[in-house]
Amino acid sequence: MENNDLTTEQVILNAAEEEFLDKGYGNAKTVAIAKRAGVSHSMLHYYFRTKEKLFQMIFEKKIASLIQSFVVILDKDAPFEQMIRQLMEAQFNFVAKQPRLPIFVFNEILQNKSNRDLVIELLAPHISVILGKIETKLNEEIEKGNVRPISLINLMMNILSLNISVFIALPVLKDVMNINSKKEVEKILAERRENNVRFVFNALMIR
Amino acid sequence: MENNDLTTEQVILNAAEEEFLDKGYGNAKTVAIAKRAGVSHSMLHYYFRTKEKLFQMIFEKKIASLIQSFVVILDKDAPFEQMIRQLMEAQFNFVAKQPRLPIFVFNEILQNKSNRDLVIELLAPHISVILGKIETKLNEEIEKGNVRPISLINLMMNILSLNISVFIALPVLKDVMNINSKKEVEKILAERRENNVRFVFNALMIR
DNA sequence: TTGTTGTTAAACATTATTGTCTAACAATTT
DNA sequence: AAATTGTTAGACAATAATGTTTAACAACAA
Repeated sequence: MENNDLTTEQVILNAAEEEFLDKGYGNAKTVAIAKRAGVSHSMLHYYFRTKEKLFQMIFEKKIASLIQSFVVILDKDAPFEQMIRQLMEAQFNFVAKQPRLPIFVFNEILQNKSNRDLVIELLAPHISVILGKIETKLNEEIEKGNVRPISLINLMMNILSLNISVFIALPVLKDVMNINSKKEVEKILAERRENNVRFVFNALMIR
Repeated sequence: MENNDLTTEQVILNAAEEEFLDKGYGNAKTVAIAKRAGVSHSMLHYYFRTKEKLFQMIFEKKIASLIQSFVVILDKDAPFEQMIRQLMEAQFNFVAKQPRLPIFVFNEILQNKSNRDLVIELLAPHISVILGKIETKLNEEIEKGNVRPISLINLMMNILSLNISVFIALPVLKDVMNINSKKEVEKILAERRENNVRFVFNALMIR
């Protein structure tokens, strides 16, 4: 069906990813995953034993990629304003590539403590590295009087929430405004990305 | 069980609300709802026929209350800055009372087109009323040069997303920072609410 | 009191969903 | 070529979840 040299295992993983991201753990059905993958549903059990184990693989992979998207920014050593812009745009673009990821992750995290624990466990080794460098620069700029006082946590949450919101609103916007072409969507997203960056700069910068 | 003069129907509705908000449509199980309500599970079918119908009632009620929380603000006729502050604080407080509502609504909206249609249908008669007054004032202030140019849509999305984000992050924060007392949570929320208002004002106001 | 209506629980039926087992057979090794 | 290992589909089993029917009985009306 969608078999292009991929192993059956990989085909199932891909199908499962789609299904879980679309529907969430509880609403996703293993038969639907198998059908989507174009294999008999026993294959799913053969390779992954249980729905639970299959889910864990997908979830872990997604969380890892989410974390990675933050780490990448760190490699650069730009001035504060550029750093924030890069951070914001990279994060926005990352979510744009996986628009269903935020709701999926929120959901599974809120519903299931062990998922929460997994996220915390995976995040722990990176969190101080990710935040450390930004924090230093932020506090420098605040001391210099260039930036209004704000805690790192609040700033990051502001950025993250601004960046995610369009992707939650988009399906509704599409329905309401009768949007179907990819061009129109891209235009909306580009506008929103720029709005976010400007909004954050205006809020942060003293001048 | 939790029967305090409430009718069985109401008891079931309350239990269903809890269950659906906790788990979402697919993960919520009718037997769990019945158990939570302290009634036999056939009662659920007696009063509501199907899980689907029961869900629709809850969902409709929640959407209605969500819409109402926006409408209320409109009654007041304050100057722009006050209006925005009132809008933001009222909205934040509303979500604080129902912290699971945003994710629940997003989820069901994204997953199910007919839920999306219902929201649009319920929202339609109010949307122009809600936005109209704010838009007038916003554009006035922009023309006067008090406020940086921004579209109403973007402003509303910014406010909404900032206000909602803590409630998504809270369960994780609780786990990470070992927060259990209500006092601590309230402190975090109050700080966040103030951060949001200040952040928006800083971004908006020219001075 | 008798009948009518509304409420309830329990047993049952149906369907959906997950998970297991077997047999076929292809690929690889000996 | 025989044996071993890995892959697959299909039938089947077990369980979970939803939905239906029946019978009991309480409240109320005739």
